[in-house]
Amino acid sequence: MHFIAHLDMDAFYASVELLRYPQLRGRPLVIGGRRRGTSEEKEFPTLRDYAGRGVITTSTYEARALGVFSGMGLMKAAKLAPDALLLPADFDEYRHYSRRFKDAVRAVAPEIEDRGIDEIYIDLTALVMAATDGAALDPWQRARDVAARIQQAVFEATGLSCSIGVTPNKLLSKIASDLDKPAGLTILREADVPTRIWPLAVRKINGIGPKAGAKLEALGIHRIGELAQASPALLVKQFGASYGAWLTEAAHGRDERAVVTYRDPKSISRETTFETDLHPVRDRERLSRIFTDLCVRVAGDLERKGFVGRTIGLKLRYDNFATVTRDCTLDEATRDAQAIRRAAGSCLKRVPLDRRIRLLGVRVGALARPGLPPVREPSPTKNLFD
DNA sequence: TCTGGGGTCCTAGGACCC
DNA sequence: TCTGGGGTCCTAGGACCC
Repeated sequence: MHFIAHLDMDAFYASVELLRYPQLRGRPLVIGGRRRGTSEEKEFPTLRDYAGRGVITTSTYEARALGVFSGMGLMKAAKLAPDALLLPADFDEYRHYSRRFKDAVRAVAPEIEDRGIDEIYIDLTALVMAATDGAALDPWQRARDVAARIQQAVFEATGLSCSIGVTPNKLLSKIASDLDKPAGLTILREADVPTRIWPLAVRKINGIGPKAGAKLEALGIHRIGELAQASPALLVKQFGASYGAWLTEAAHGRDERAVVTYRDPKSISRETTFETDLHPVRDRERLSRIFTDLCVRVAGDLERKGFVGRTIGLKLRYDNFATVTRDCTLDEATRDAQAIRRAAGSCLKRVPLDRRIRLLGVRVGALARPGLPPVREPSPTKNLFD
């Protein structure tokens, strides 16, 4: 029996900003964009002042009530909620609070898996078992107590609220933490899957995105319960052996993945979207400067994190949003900005440059720690008799 | 005036080797 | 000369997530 928690900070970026500007509490607030809008003189610009190509990274619950959500273009959001306040993202500050809340959790429960800046999985099994040992206490009640203590610790360390789901696995906990936001604490046992999980939309499952969601919809499968009852053979036929079989498992709330407390990065990248699309010939100089700058920044990231990499990749997005990538593998791993620039430059020669460019990115993969052999997973050996 | 930036994982095909 | 299965490595694209 496992007790796995998923902890999700409530409207994280926006909540951090509200610590700084408490006078804005209760007003619709959106985080996103790179720079201030056109009216610099205003202390707090509104969405209607914005001009650019940014997207919403977070919005407060008051803003969500107006129909603006993460990922939405700011220009579109401005039409729905022109009076919502817009603050630019301050990632240094968010990282600071991220460290604080994770440290606070770690002090209570050390088995943490990082899932980005504002969420984590926590394996509570050992804690719950130790606490239950000898006592006639319901282990799920113990799990609830531990989770409540974690919420309290996070609040004391940061002044921020979070929502937690505790269930037998990561898949269910991820869904559970979202069931009672903000400041929710949801406990789900296997037996609760039909009543609590099956009524939900299939998109609530982490791993079913826009494409798979639309395809399921077209098959008449809207709810997780319908997915659970769907013919596994049909799903395999429609989605392939691997993903199709996983869909059935997920719908039944089955998931065996362990909480992984550390993982080496696989790639490090930098990319930038230009304020206006650039012409490959007429803006050659500017493009070249931006290109070199990206390489320098990736090299800096590699240095700081202590990696070198053998595969250098280039990413380009055209004005029509079509995206291409090219990469090449060097004989020797590097973290040298000039070597990266040279390799990425050779990739650039293999890409058509017949339209304006919206985005340029540079990536380094096949990472290794200098002096050590590359971190390479043993590739899965297919064995029919497994 | 649609659509950021940082990632992971999977698939599929071709080159090349035994 | 033709026919085989693996296996690894590399590249490109795409789905998905925070």
